[in-house]
Amino acid sequence: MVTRTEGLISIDGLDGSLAQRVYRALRGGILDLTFNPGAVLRKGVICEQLGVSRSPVSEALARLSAEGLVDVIPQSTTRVSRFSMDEIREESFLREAVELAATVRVAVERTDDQLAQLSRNLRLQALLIEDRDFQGFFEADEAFHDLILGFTGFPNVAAVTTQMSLQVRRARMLILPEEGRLAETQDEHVAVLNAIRGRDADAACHAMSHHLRQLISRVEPLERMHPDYFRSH
Amino acid sequence: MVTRTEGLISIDGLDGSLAQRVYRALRGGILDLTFNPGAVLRKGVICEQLGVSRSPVSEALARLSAEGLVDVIPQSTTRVSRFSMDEIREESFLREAVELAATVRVAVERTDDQLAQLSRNLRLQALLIEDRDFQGFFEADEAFHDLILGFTGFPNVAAVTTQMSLQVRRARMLILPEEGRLAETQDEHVAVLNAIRGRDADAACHAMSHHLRQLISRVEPLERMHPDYFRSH
DNA sequence: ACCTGTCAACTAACATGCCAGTTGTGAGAT
DNA sequence: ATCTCACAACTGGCATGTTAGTTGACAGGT
Repeated sequence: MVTRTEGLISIDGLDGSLAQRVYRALRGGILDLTFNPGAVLRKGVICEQLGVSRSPVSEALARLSAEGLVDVIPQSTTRVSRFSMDEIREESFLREAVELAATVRVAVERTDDQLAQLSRNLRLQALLIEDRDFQGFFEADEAFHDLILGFTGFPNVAAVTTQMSLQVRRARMLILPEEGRLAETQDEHVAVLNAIRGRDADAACHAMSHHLRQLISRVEPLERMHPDYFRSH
Repeated sequence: MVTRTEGLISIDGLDGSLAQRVYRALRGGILDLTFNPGAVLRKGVICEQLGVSRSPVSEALARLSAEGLVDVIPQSTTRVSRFSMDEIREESFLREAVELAATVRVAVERTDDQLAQLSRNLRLQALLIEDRDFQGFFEADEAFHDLILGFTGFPNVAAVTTQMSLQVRRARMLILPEEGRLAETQDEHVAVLNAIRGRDADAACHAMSHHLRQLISRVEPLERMHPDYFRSH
């Protein structure tokens, strides 16, 4: 069997140190599944492809390894990490904990301006659904959640939450093109928004909880559809 | 003014790659305040002191930088990061979100064995209080919280929670030797345990929430007592 | 006394050379 | 045909040489 080593190319139009740029490029490629779970990452190839030496690539891979996005086998190979359903469930638990706390807080102390931002985002989502723009909807969906997390007044909560549920985010990419689901998702978002509008913390909490659990129930069947993307146990 | 560069020595009796060991050594030194916030870390000195080359040290510092434990100024210096009260409040929010979710879950589905483990830990805490063993109590306290987080059935929740509230943990080291507080802390732990024993999720949630908010209220005054450990703004 | 521009010393970032552990392959024995 | 074992080719981990950017001190002008 021939192991496909390469995804597409990933170049740098970013700023920051070389190591930072390489890190972001690889992280992006892993998160949007340009590099499939299980794919082999070779330092030499990456260096050549990006036109940099092994130092920044090593640093980038070390960070990705610490985050669990790549598995490095010493003196042997480095692979994009495969999914683990246990890990995904764990991340979902963490994500739900934080998102519910944020939702409750925001429902209580929201401003009208914040409400308007959420409302605008939902109207954007409606447009994207009309156009069947899955990728666009994915990003608007993420933005909706990040808005709420940001409205807590804590500037890093959104980033930390993303960071702690990277596997879930990656898995979401796999279930992107599910037609009927878009409208349902939108409905759930609307329910959250309405509860926040009414300053009903309890309802907002329940609506968000229900919404997040829909996601994980969609992810569960993935293990059968893409067994090669999951760790064998 | 002479900048004190060095804390005490930190050596390696650990396992794993050199970079891993250096990382853990430095991380430990930062977390237990062997290296004061604001202290300058010089690669050359660390290399010499640990007897390794710059590669593993660079990788370790890069990871610490990504975690926010060190601030690296490109081409210039690397310092142990100073505290930011905003950051600490943010971490507290995240930590509370996760710990409350864990507490609720554990209160509902606890086993008798888990209850026994918590009870044993609290009796250990009582002993350590008698002996005025602050460091020991600190660790037992941490263990109590980690037990609850572990009882969720998710093996990494405890580690992730620690990772997302590193600044809070570091700040706790500063308020360690507060005599009267030990008994109060113990009482709060007992309240949590009793609620879990009674499978009263609501009471457990409130008890834990109250407990965690005591901590932050103790940390707040720190900014005046140790202004040099905090970022100026 | 104070500002200012130059420069030397230091730093982190990067490139590269070297080494040791792993792995697949194939020859030879059974 | 199958198993064993040794070897060769590769990998990532580490050491070290090189580069470029920052900083602080000092000289000289105001």
